[in-house]
Amino acid sequence: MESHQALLPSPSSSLPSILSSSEAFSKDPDGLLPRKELAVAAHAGETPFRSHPEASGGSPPSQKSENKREKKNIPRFAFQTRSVVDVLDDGYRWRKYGQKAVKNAKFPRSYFRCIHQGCIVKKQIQRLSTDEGLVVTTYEGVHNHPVEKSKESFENILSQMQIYPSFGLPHKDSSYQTVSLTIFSMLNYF
DNA sequence: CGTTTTTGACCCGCGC
DNA sequence: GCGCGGGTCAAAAACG
Repeated sequence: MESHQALLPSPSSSLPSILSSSEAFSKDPDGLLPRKELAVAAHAGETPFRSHPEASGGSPPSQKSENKREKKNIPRFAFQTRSVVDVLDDGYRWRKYGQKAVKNAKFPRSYFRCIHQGCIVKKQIQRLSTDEGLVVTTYEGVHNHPVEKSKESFENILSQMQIYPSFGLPHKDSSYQTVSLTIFSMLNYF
């Protein structure tokens, strides 16, 4: 396939907003992101995610067992943007290592790993079925090296983000700290 | 010809 | 214990 330039589609119409709390994540229509993270949504007015109870075929979020990632304390965060291309150019070099059809989702989810040796950062990309114009990008981990390509494109994205205080998440919660740190390091990445 | 993508198999946690 | 859903591996194909 050809390499598109990943540019921001409609700059003015999409005002990203961050939401957080575990709630926000377990409820999205496509069953996208696991619990306990931050999401950044490219929506203007509305509060993204975080609404009705179990949307999909059903697992009531049980607080009991945390998954691997949470135990390992690997920070994650996600944002969605309006884009015709799935993969945004964020300045890093990625290798795709998988693609999977997700249960109630119209579009497959793609898995990428950072090329740089020793860097364990991954990201997932999925287009929403509820709004085909929206692409959700989920990052896992923090790069321990500078960007390897141009960072203009991603700075464009970042400049549009608006960070909101977390909803229900207590500030003493460690995961909140981690998440904040991640966002911070993203905003100030090399 | 080296590198990346594709794609089904495999693996693993979790709920029933 | 088994099946399902989601994440990863790896061989082969595709790419430049």
